[in-house]
Amino acid sequence: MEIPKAYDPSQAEENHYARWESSGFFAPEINEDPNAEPFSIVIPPPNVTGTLHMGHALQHTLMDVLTRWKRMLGYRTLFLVGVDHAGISTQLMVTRQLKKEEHNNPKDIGREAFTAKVWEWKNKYGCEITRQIRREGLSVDWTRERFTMEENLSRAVREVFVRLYEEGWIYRGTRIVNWCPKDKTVLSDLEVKEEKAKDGKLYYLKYPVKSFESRLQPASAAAPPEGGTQNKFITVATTRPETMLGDTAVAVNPEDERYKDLIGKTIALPLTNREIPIIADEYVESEFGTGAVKITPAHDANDWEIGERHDLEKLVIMNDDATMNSAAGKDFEGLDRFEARTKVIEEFEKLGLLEKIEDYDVTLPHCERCKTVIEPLLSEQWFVKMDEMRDLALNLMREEALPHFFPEVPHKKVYTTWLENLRDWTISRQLWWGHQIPAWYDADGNVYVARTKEEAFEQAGTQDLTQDQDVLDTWFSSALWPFSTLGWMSEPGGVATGEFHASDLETFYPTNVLVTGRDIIFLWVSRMVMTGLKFMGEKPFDDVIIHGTVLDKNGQRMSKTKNNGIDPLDVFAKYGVDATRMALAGSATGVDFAWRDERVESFRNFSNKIWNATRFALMNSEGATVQNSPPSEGEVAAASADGVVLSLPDRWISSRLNKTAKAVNRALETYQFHEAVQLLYHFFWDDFCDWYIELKKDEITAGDIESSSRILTILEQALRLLHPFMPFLTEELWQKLPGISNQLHNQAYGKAEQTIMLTTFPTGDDSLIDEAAESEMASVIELITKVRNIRAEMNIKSGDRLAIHVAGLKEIQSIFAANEAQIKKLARADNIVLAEKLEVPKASARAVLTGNAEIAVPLEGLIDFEKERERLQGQIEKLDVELQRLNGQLSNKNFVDKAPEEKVKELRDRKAEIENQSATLGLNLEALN
RNA sequence: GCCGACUUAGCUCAGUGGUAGAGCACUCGCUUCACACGCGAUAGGCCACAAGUUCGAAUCUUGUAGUCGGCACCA
Repeated sequence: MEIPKAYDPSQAEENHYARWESSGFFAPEINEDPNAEPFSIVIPPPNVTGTLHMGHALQHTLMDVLTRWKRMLGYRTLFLVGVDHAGISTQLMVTRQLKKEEHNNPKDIGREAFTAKVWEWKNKYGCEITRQIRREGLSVDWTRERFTMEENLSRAVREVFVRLYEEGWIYRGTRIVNWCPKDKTVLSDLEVKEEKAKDGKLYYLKYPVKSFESRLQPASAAAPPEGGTQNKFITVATTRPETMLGDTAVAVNPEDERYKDLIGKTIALPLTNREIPIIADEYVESEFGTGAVKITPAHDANDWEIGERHDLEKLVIMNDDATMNSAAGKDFEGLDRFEARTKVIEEFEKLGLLEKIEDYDVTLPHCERCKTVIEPLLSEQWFVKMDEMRDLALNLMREEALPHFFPEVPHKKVYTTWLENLRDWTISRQLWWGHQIPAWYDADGNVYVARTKEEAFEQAGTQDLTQDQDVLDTWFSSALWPFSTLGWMSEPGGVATGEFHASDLETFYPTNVLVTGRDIIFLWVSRMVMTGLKFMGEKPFDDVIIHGTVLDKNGQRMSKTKNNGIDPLDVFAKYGVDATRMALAGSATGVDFAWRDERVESFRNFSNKIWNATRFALMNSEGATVQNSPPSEGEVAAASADGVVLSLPDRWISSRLNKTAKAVNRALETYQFHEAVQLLYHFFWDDFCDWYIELKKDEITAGDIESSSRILTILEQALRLLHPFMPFLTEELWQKLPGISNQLHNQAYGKAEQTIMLTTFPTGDDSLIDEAAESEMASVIELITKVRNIRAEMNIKSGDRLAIHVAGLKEIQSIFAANEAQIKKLARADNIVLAEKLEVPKASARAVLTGNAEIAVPLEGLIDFEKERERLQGQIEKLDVELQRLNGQLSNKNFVDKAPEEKVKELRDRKAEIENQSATLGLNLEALN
């Protein structure tokens, strides 16, 4: 078999995915065991407009590792895939395209034609992200692919809306909301980001108090008014002067002595013809600013509340694009809010009513998507009342402490605290792309909320109804994802992305684990929990893995503005998908980490290492086959009865493999992906390649079929262990192994499919863990390493063969005797002399081994005595440092008295060992003089 | 302002009461018949700082400093 010297990931990546998918390996039905336990994960649906980024790549890898692992363990596994309709971004994208290609606006073509355009766009371009998901190798079930806007999921959305409305958990109300003037829609609190304004200012405006108005002459107002009371004016401070056009009061604290006499008086509001009252409200803090606050109830949340308390007029002075409307007055109508600000200031200046302007640190709400400054605006919207919803989630948290967050700190607390302070959720959006709100209005403005138009007609007793023009927040439909995708409210047939299976909901809900990013805990996780509890009566998942953020190499968050993003597809192309997956899974769960190409590169090298180890095994595999494994205890017994005695390396590697398998399973059970990656890397590279293959090399190249078969058997199991992390490489290599037969396959899978992904995942067999073999191998490794050290330090040419003299107890001698050939090969020696005492020439390099053994390598003519002295001296010094520490600890009476006996004994043994080694080295050193 | 996390080898990060670890980089050697995306051998850290608990602290507690994040913000 011709196998290239270097691994080419792109080949393997092309070879297998299509076959896996078309063979139905990803679908739960592949598991025909009627008793198989289900395991399910739903993908956090990426935006239909989105493209893959590192965050996706990370979370997708973790989910796929879990899924493939569970599938190999025999679970009936569903990894459900799909995308969401991403209301605003999709609408904006299609609008842009419409303008560019057809020079048309959505308004001009109308709602129906526009949504048709969006569907067209979705069908054409919306599969970009799904193509990328295939590229990642995700074992998601494409036959069940979902889309939030498809009919079945939309039916679920309507059902939830109607039921919540009927129970009074959804209401329509007029509130101050977050208005994005660019996107022209309302946003929920979570879609708004507070950010520092670049040059925030605090403007001090003087408002003339009505009683003194007659004395004021606008033209002469530049001169300070003389005499009279000091309260001719009341000065208010504001960061948004333009809103003064909508002021309907000025408020002061009732206890504020400065203003007490003004309460109840009125103000002639400059630039308007309006007269507004001065009111007293506890909300005002006398210490801040001037202690007097302008009140704009239609443009500020706090002001709105004051307005409610004092029954103030709520004057909306802006249009939906944040230009001033007619209520702002003729001079301002049509101006943008920031132009209006400038003009207001100019006018105040002219009137002599601008007291001062101060620099001021102000944080402003920005639209998370388009970065526009949010305008708080009085508006009628639909809301979900959160108090009872929230209690569902909080009770679950208290009673069962679910969901379990991984890592638990800090997410459990953050999540709970957020729930406790939750405010109502604005769910209507002024868009056309999304689930249109199932509410209809009659001519009188009465509302009829219904599942269908027909139901609404029936309720209203008339067909003269208009449906609410708004759609629902995309997160409203995402909140239902874990059950809407599994078929809640679904009906067979109809327009759907994937197939509907009547039993899925029962089988796969609740899902087992959710993997997602921190930023989405509130937006999505909490809402899934609430709706899941409300509508399914059960939590949507037990565990939530919150993965870390992938930062750039300088530890900065990746962002479009900084243009420091790393495209996973580039990384795939350069290093391979599997290497990328390893690098991602190899980061600690939940911890942010700076992306370094060097790290992926090391896993690319790892791929190549495994490739070549397999290549070597195959190059010498004439007649050898993978044996059915792991062998049963009966087979082991039979083998020993046959007089087949496994060699030390064979016993050792088997022990290492089974220990590793156990540890990998343990790590995955607690979502310690990086731990598993570490274990696999170490096993393959250090144990399997550096030691096992090297120790077996002679046997294999000599054509020992037994030996080759053993290597192949170990390799086959190790590949399975690695498969969830590196699916392409492992499949590619596994396919090449000789003797892969049906009996290797997982018993759960009735079909004898030729794929590693349906083989049994090794869980580790205790009976094959062999501590004696591990300790014997440790001695062999120590011996070889010490000799190699001597070679390196003494600059022995690699071609020069040495003799090794070993002195030690019978036990250790017999270990070395049994493995003489291998030791000779790896230490490059042509002779090993075993004895109880060393009898060697003075010109020898010396070293000590654990367990009272020592070695000497005669180097007549090659030894540099000075160097050897330094070498020994260095080793003695190292031992002495440790000895000192041990002595210190053991001479501490408190330690000896209070520490556990075991611990004390351990240190005493260690001390004896070190003293011994140090003494031996000391004698060696003296002998050199 | 409130809450939280982090600070360990040059870099990126594991570890979490009992001898400090990995990968990469560095140094030295190697055309050793799977792999130079390699092999072999080294070197490198008072685990941010200070105090406390303990026989024993990188690990627990408290404080300080720096970095980052979340939440809330008074016009």
